[in-house]
Amino acid sequence: MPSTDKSEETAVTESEPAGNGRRRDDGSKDDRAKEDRYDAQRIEAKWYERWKQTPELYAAEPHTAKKKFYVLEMLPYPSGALHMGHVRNYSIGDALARYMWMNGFNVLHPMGWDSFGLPAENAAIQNNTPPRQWTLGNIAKMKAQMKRLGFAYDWSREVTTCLPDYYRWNQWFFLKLYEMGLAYRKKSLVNWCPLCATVLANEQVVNGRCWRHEDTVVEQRELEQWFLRITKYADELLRDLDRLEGWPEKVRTMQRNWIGRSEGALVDFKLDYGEHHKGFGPAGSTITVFTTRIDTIFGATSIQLAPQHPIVGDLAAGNPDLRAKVDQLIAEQRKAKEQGDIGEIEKHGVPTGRYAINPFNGEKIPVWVANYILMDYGTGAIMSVPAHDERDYEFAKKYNLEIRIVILPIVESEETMTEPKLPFTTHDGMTINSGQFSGLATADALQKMAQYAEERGFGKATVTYRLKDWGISRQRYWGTPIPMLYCQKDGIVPVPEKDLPVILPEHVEITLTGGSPLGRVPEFVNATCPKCGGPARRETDTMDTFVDSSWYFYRYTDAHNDRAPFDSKIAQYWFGDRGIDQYIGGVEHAILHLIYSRFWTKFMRDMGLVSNDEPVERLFTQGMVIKDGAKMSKSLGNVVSPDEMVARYGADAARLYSLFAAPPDRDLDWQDSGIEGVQRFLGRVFRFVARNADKTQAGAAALGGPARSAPARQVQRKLHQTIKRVTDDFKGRWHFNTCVSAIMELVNVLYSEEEAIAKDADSAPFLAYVQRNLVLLLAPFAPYLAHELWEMLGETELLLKAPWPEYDAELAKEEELQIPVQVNGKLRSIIVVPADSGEQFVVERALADDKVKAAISGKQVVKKIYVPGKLLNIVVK
RNA sequence: GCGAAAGUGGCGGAAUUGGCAGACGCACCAGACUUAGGAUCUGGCGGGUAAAACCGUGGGGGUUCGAGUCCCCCCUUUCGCACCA
Repeated sequence: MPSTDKSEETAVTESEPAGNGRRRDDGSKDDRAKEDRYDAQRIEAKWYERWKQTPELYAAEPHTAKKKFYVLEMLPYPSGALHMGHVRNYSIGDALARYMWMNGFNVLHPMGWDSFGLPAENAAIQNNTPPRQWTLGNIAKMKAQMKRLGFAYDWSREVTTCLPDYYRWNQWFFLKLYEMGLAYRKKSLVNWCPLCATVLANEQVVNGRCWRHEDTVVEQRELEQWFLRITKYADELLRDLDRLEGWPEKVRTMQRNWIGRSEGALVDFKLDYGEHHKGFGPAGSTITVFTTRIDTIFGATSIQLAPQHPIVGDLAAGNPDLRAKVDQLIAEQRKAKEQGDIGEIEKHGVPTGRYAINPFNGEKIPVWVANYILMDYGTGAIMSVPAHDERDYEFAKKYNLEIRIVILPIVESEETMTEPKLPFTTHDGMTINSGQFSGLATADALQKMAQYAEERGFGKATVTYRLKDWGISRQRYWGTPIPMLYCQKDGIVPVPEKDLPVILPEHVEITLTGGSPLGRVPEFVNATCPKCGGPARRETDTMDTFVDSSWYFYRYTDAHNDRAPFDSKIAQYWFGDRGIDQYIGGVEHAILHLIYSRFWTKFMRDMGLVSNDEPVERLFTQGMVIKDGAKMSKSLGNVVSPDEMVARYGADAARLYSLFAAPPDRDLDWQDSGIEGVQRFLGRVFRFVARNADKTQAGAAALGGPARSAPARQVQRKLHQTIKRVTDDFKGRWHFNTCVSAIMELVNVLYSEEEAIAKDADSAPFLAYVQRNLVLLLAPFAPYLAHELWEMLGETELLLKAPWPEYDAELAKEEELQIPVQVNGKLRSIIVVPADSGEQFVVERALADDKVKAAISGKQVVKKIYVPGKLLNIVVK
């Protein structure tokens, strides 16, 4: 995923696990202490080696009778090193994958590299390293980090987007898009980031700034570019958001806003050139306005045009004074956009001196040009209705334009009718002064007036979107070459499918000036037209890297297919009807990646490649990892390196802490002392099992309890309560921080009852049972330690496939209850009663309690409220 | 300006449905074990008090036997949207 993280990536330090020979820093001479010491480095080195030997452990099975589960974390951009955000993201996904494995699912849990992109080119310029080399080197480093962290990925399906076996399918898709009329080339004003030295998609511009360079204002340039017709799916993209119940509401809202659907009408106003213009100019020219309030058209008292509107150009052609004023308006608008506060622009406008005719009443109204009208929304022209629109009202007040009321609040009778406070913008009013349309309710008027305009041929109901087509041309080197040719004779010619891939040449000089680097590679540029055999010029722009990530998760299902991007049947198995079961990543992709991916899936469905309408059924957006209240960044010096954490505390501790420190959907404030606590906890678990493993026999474990003594029963209760808490969280709200707390509590109880249980005659099978379950509970969160302990317990079954413990409500039930007793809502005492006590008994015991007696003495008991098993409240007066 | 989420000890955070506020962890304090401890184990730890009472979940009202949780008003923070006609 292209990182939206603006902080610079830290340099890598390779973190191969330290082996057994690692020097102990405690210098202990005590052999016994050595045995009991939780040595994360030793344990993790051992399992790291074993897992390296058995990569098939995490391989998804092909089509089986098992239920499938596709869990996916957003793939990283190979910047050089993982950061804590990655660790958190992948720890969540890995815990879920392991949990699902243990629940008997056929789990697909893949990983790959979103490896095209600008940083590789910047690195090339700075260090004179070819992008390919830099990128592949980074991938190797980060892959090693992931393995060291113990994430259970099916590496046999690894996808690397910068390699030809992947990007050839980008090109193949592009040809399909072109065939289907979904890819087209057009000249238009586009966003240009001077630092990236390339065009950006609208989605990559934030408040007029580049998404990667937030200090850099994006320029507008007129360029010919390739676009993907995402707008064809605007309505479906919007509609299907309602179905995505497994997505955070926040993300759905952001996408709704981005698509920006708006129902309204187009209305043609004929320009009136006046008597003396007869026979001159573009007589009969019309201005088409877009309005969502056609019901207010009788209140229109001017037309406002965007300063870039073509008619403004015509009108200003012979009018230097107007031209100058319009240029001023353009400058003001641009400045506001660059400052990101177009919303607060000081409204200015100039009259053109011309008039337009309102087709509803034949009225002549003045045509103005105004700086608050945007050329890229609607038609770039509006009818101004000051009485019923805030902006128009403000503008009319400023320039003394007529304000005419045509909407009134709906009232019971004419006597109660009052003048509305202006601007009166309700959608729930009634028309007046609107000719034959007077007296209609707003909704009715909207519909009837649009219909009228359509019948008379000067307008129609329409829908407008803010969403624009996706500009994918990039004037950069490190991306997928767009497989198109330009022939003098045949024009635009697609590269034939059989000639794919168009290979990205390797030894290319990269600069940030002078246009697309590929344009300077004659061997690349010069080609032959497949139609006429004559000379042709190759397209030298590359594709936006968001193309790569729009469909990569389908490739995982069939990663080595060399005849198609993937096999439809295989993809259908993993995607089902509703897509990836669980997708996990940062909220920064709420619009970019996640809207492009949805578009791509719909396009692939329409070409018959997939049958699902949506790529992702459930989406989880995790919070950021921050430190000292601020986002980690090099400049603040608060970056925590995963390598350092792994070296100091171990991968299990780093992972467990990233789950424990906060609920996963909230920001996590990293504290080094916090990870120490988690490491201590892992040590407590280790030592408990180290002391008790040999007292138990493997095999006895499977028999389970039964717990006979009181201490054993208490541990058993706690165990089952813990199973419930952890299982419920996986199924529901994903508060893994409380799962970890629950397991910590269980271990605390084990410690306090350990001695007492040791005295039981049948302690061995019971301890085996408890420890086995403890390890199973820990397995999704701290896999290294869990595997080590599993082995210490003599288990031979694969831990990953061992069944998840089952909760037994009977065993979890408390034998005694502590009932808080309140007097008038204030806690006065806590009484202990047998679990099966009835109300009468509880009340009796409460009234016999000294503290309760003291609190009610001399008062009269009015009422007793008993919440069974929970609480007793005695009301006195 | 509009919309959403959040505000709880010194800190990270619990309290899933209106029912013991502060689970779990960190930090801190004390004790044990020790030549030693940055290891480990045990205990304490919201404020207040000798102990109680009492006060405490951003502030102010309300509903209720009972409110962190529900309702009304306000404040702060974060995020999203913002002349989109």
